[in-house]
Amino acid sequence: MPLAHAILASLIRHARTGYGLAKSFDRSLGYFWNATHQQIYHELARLEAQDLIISEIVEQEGRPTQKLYSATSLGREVLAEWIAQPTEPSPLREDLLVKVFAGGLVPRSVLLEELKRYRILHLEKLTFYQEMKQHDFSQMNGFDLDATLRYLPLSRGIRYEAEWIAWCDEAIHLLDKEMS
Amino acid sequence: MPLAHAILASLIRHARTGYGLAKSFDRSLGYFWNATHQQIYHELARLEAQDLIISEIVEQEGRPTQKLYSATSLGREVLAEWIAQPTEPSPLREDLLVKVFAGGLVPRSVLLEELKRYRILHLEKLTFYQEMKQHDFSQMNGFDLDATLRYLPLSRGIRYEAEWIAWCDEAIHLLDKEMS
DNA sequence: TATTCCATGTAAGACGTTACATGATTGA
DNA sequence: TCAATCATGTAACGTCTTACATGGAATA
Repeated sequence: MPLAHAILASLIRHARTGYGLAKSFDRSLGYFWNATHQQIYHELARLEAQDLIISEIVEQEGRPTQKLYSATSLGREVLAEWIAQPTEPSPLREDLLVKVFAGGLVPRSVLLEELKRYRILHLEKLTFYQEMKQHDFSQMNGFDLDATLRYLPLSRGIRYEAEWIAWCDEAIHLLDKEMS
Repeated sequence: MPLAHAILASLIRHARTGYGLAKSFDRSLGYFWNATHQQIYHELARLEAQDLIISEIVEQEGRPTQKLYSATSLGREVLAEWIAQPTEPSPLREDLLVKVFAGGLVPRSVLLEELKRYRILHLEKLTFYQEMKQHDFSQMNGFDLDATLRYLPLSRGIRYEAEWIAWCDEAIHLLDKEMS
């Protein structure tokens, strides 16, 4: 249950509603682990059935009643055990790689357009991540463990997007050369 | 249907059996797009039902009979249309990021071990990809479109693994510092 | 007045993994 | 003789997405 673990990890830091999780888990993790609210409500129900989280009904004035979830000590234990257990890296499965691989079927301009579109998307994400880094970690002193643990996923995101852009540039360069 | 497209893309280059695809789709694409043989047989049956691929029974001496699949012209058309249609990048969902994020629950040594294990796994993949590059593309002249299209996914794999290793190094460095 | 935000869910189906099942040939 | 390779499939289950469904409050 990969999504469930991400939700649990988020609920350990602070209690949240299904709605809140659906918007974004947390600064840092939530930048990558998004899911539809349907899936999140489903996982929350399952986690609660396993006593890994508990919910508290919070009535609000002028707003819908909330169901505020937080991790139980059992939830912490189970997550700690999972962390200690080796897991496999997820494979690199990207539509764009398939498109490039089969790119002989379409005019090169079509391929180049899609590559440029991806480049823009990844540049936007990179810019956003860098702003978040600036905002949340500009005065990180390097000896705050908790800040380090929140920073590292963001750092991975920054590297990941930068690498994407570098590859797009290489691809665009090589395919443009072909056209001339 | 993401896996189905990867299979189709592979079958456009040469006819293959389900067994062959399960071992690896193709040099380049197959380095990333692996799937179980069950899923592949399932997708092949579906693709054939849609007339995107056709199968040919090949009887062999001393070996089981093969079902050799190849793409139809309809299959090529459908794939070409899909390539032209914009698709979204897949999100970065990695167990290790969740583990780091919730790493406060375990001793740092546990986290460091898992980080080092990932580092080794990604280094192994990087080495393998670099060997494949050396083997298949060492004398690429840069004006062969087909070679370029096969090279680019591999290049992405190399960058991806190198980026992973760099991040693992950063994480190990930061967490080791914390311990001292 | 219309849209967005807050807030929660059910149902159906697609996608993917794990377990189960078979059987001949080749190499260690 | 035992394991691996070639070769194909079914069944059950888990994960995830898409569509459907509701309803009040705030904002444009």
